[in-house]
Amino acid sequence: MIRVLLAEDQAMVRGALTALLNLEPDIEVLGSAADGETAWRELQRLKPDVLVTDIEMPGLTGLELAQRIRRHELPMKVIIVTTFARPGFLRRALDAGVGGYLLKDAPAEGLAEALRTVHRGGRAIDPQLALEAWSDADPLNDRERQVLRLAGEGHSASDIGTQLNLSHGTVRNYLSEAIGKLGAANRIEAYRLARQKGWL
Amino acid sequence: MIRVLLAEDQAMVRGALTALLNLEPDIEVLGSAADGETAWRELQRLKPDVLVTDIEMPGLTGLELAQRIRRHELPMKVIIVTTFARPGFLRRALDAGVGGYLLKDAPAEGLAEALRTVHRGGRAIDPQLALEAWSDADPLNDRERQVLRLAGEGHSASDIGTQLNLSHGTVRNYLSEAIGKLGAANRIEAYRLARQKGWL
DNA sequence: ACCCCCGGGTGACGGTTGTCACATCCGCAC
DNA sequence: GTGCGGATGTGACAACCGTCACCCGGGGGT
Repeated sequence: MIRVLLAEDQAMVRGALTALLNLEPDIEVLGSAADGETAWRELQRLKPDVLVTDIEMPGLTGLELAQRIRRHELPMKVIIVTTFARPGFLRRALDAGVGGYLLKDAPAEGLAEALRTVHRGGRAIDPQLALEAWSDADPLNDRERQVLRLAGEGHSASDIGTQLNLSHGTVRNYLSEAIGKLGAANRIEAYRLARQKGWL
Repeated sequence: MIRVLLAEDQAMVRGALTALLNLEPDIEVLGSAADGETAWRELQRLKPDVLVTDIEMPGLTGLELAQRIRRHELPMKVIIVTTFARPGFLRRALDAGVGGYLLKDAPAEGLAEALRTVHRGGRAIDPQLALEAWSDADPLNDRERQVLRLAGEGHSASDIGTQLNLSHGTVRNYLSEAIGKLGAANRIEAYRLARQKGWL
């Protein structure tokens, strides 16, 4: 019997996944949590074999949860189930030692199978995503990332300069760099590109 | 027996919701679709009592689907189930005559109940959202919406002009209007504001 | 016929953005 | 100390953006 804890912030999806997994004779859903902190507490209380978690949750993200489990050397496996096909996310997840990384776009039948694989000590990584993850690395440095993030929120160059204690000229240089590296036509496009790669 | 068709683009969520609903003795999931066009075809083929649909789907959105059902005077009810607590979306949904509007944040148990209510001819609208919906109206007209959407994707004024057969000056006029109406400082902020209200 | 509103366009203004070449400062290797 | 590289700044230029006042043509009222 595989004992599972579920962490997912959308209540309806949480309930539906519970129903789905409970259909499997060899899987038991011990409980579920709506945010990272709750998941962390339940984890220690229930000691499940596997944690199935979303990434985007209030408080503590699924990635941070995975890192924390590794740091404390807890014995359970982790499977990430998320909407976001961002190479950067998968990369961070693998660094945190997760056993599985599935997309919500993947067929539901695969989830139970992935659970069994990971429980046996195997890995279940979405295949096409696995390719991309190691193909192109984040070309942005810290300054470029900061500046681009603020620009994407609608701030002007002088605005950003004030916030980061830089001159507006320097901000524009960083933006120009970032736009160039990403092959974008302007800051808006650059922001979108970086975001969808999980680099922001 | 309530006969249901499910439209939802994320396969895993689709499968999980199917499992959830099939647990109910008085509900039968006839089938499901991953995008709006498929849903529209399945709708005519299967003639379900109720359509349960997401909003954000490739091709045809759930809102457009609801409008089309109303226009063709098909006899089925519609329930929207979405992540987005945007007043503008609920508004458009109600205008399209939907029977229910639930958030994925709401508890899963409520879905079956909402289905029964709507099937009986009642309405199931998320309560706190219902309040906000009538508070502030969308100030944008069609042109402003189109132009703002494209601008938010990183296109320049001349770019947008070409796509919409407008002069670049006119595009800038519309953008200026939209920025003013939304109280934003530039197109980027305007885009973000409109988006989070569900007006885009 | 008249007027007025509406969608669209024009032209001009000052500010912002994207690009580039070059300057400055600091730390670190040798 | 010399030299190099990274981080930050400057100044200039062309293009683009945001704003405004105004123009044009075609419906609809009346």
